[in-house]
Amino acid sequence: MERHQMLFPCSTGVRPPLPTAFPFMIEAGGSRVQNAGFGEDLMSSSIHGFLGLKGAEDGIVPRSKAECDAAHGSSVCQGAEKMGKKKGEKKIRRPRIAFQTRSQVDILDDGYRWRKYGQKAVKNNRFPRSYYRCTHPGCNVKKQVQRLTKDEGVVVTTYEGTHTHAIQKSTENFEHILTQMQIYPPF
DNA sequence: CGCCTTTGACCGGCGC
DNA sequence: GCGCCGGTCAAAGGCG
Repeated sequence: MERHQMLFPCSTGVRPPLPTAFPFMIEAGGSRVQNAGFGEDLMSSSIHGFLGLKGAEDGIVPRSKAECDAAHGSSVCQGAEKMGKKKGEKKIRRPRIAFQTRSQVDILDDGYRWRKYGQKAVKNNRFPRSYYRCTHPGCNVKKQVQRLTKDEGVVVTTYEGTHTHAIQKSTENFEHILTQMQIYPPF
């Protein structure tokens, strides 16, 4: 059940070293630099490069919101918690990280506790996209889970934000995943 | 009893 | 200006 395997759309030969760019992974490691280490633009680039790649076919491309994402970079949801509120404030996005895993289950047990707050059917995709939020108070990390139409065995998980607390469960299981996982480089 | 999932509606942004 | 689409909220129900 807990076995996940990273795959890549077009990385048959391209397998860059695992970048230490995961918010949760950084937390898990406990001795890594925060994502302040890499620019948000970099993050966005890699993410969008990835999403754009697959999105074209699977409908997970974030459209030109990429601009918003790139333009802004941190703390959101607080002002955006209530839509219609904060009118002067623009929508702010935090760095996002997307990756694919091959798993029977949509939800990867990354050690954090998530609460599902929405599910939406997206175009060009048979499977609905699920929206999760970290339940830890003060932690506004979100993640989206999308199963691919092409390969229903493949699940695309997009993390947004950085956890502001320690991981709850044992990370052994997840660290194992990380060793096999690869993040898309900033083309 | 508390927490989480489900589901429909609503809102805002973007493209045409 | 209109319509489409993605993202979020909120109420209700279910489960442990």
